[in-house]
Amino acid sequence: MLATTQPTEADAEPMSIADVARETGIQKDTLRVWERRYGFPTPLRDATGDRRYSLDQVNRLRQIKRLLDAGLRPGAVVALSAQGLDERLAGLSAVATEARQGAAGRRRSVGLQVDQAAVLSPAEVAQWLDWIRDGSVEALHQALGQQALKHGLVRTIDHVAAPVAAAVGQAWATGQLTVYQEHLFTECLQRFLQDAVAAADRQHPPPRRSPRVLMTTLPGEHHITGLLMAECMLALEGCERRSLGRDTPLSDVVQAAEHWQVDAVGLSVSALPVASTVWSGLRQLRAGLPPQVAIWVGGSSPHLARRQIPEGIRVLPTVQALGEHIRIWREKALH
Amino acid sequence: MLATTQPTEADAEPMSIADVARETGIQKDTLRVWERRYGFPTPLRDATGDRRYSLDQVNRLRQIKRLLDAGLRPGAVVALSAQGLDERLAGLSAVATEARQGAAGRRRSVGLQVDQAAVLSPAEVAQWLDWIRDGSVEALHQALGQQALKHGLVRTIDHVAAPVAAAVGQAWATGQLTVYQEHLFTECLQRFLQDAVAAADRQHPPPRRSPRVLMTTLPGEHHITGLLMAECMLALEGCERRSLGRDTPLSDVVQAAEHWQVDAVGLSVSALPVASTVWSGLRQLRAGLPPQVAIWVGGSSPHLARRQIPEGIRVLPTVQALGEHIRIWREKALH
DNA sequence: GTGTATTTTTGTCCAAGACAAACCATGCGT
DNA sequence: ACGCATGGTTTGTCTTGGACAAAAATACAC
Repeated sequence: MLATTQPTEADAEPMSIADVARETGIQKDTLRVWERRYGFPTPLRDATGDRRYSLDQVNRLRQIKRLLDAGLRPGAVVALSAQGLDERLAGLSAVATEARQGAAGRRRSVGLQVDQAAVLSPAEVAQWLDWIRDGSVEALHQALGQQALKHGLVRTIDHVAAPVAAAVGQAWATGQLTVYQEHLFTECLQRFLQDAVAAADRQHPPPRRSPRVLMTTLPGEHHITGLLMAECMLALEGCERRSLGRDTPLSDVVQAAEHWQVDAVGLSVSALPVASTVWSGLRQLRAGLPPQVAIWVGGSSPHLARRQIPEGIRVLPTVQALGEHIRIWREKALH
Repeated sequence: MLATTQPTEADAEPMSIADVARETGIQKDTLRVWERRYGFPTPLRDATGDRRYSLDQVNRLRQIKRLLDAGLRPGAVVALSAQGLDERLAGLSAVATEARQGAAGRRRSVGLQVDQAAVLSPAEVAQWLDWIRDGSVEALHQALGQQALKHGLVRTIDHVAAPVAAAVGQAWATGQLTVYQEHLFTECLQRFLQDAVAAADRQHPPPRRSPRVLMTTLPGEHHITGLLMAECMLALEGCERRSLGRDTPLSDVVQAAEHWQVDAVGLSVSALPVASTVWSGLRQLRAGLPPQVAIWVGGSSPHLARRQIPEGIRVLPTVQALGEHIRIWREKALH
């Protein structure tokens, strides 16, 4: 037997509820209440009576999370069998493909992913996924660079990087990609975006133009790729900006906004956080900031597309939209 | 009244237990049990009976967390009054200063921070903190570059970047720095490190030398600065490496390690995760990986310095130590 | 069709108890 | 004086079953 195929103990060892919560993004309380209400998951118990989740169940929970993020309801998917889940996930891909071909605009949108995926052909997506599967970091980096040269950075981000990222998430949830392949892609994309920001900054040397924007995420956020995409746009527009990185406490965002006298706070929200976290965070931030400071929100979170948006918060689903909004803001600022 | 001093609602609005858990890194269950056992915190209750924590209490919890990370025990600090906490935190600084002046090696070390802080003078530290307070990103970046030119990258990381980062954490806990100033420094340092890696890579073009290292963190980890520091060392040594970024599930680390046939897995552990998370994660990883794959751990976590280290795990407190260990590894690999 | 009221769904919080792992101190043998 | 086993204490995490508010879906009136 080759060393590469040697089985590992970690695969067999069942996880604690805390591990599962961390890996799936589903809270401990929710895992327990699902078990009570829907009869799933069905963890084993260890010697002390604590829940032990098999790797199989964790993978099913990941699929469930993916379906919930796409807008389905727990009562309809949590109790589903393994093949039932597969069918729903396949249906999800079909919906996305359909939307890509022009049939968008249905009552309940699947979220921002649809907008972002509106250009790349399935064959092109498959090509990107192949590179990721092979771990061809060089090919990925080169392809991104070529796209940017050919169609410009903004189009590359909105019509290539974002939909590929969404497809990668999709492929990961359906088991077509491993997490380490997804991580590899994320690393590669982030490096590309950082280079792009640096290049844009060289073309717009200080002093920079308004608006002055504070870039960050809500507390608890893990992903930062969306923020980097937005930063590219700001860099291209020559905006003055300060980045606090990911996961900043709200009270400190407010403090920083006042200290630096910014015109707007830019936030990126990924698909992981639950709805209540997102909306309570945004509401708290709006209450804390002076009214003249705008709040601009983007990111792949399905919650941003679903509900009515509170007063004083601007959702910008694409980098393109951010660019246009900056131009509108500058028009207004002149008067 | 000036706009900058206008009071904000967010400061007054009390937080839910989930918010506090997120902001302090203390789990919900732990917050409740502290209240039961030590009589602190003492949150108010809203109309529905849910806990509501004031900003004041959250700040005190942050200080408590800092003291716990430094090795003190909950029974001794959780019930402490506001001034009691301040005294202990001041004592913490004193211990660090003392250690810096040569009186290290006491029975219960305060952790790796002491080693890292063993060079910079208090005046120098103050200089760095001033730059951070003023938000002088340019000054910080320039100073880091000059240090690297003068003393080399390795010395700069171990004797400047790491102790300054520790001092920043300290200053944040005692209220001398706001979180947004800390974030600003982190962003700045990370950009410096990324540039350094890129520069080192240009000097060691592929094909790269052994050992081949897989770089990542434990699941749940938020901070990545330590990983970047280690990556600088590997880049300087011309090692072949793959980075999975932060927060990778263990089963995927194992898969990736086998897929890429790495010689070692490099991990960085920050001060935030609790002891049980760290050790169970490391043990699980050791069980999952083939025995010939080494595990190298670094980072600012106090847990790494405290206990006996399990078999098959190598703790490397400094970047310097990592470099030496790589040389030893190469010696061995020849035979 | 369109807007409003009612019902169902769903996530989060609570209380009090239990327990294993980590930590501390004491005592013993060298 | 030092190393090491032993017993008591501290501490974080998990347990159960119940409760409730916010959101979503449905029914209903216009």
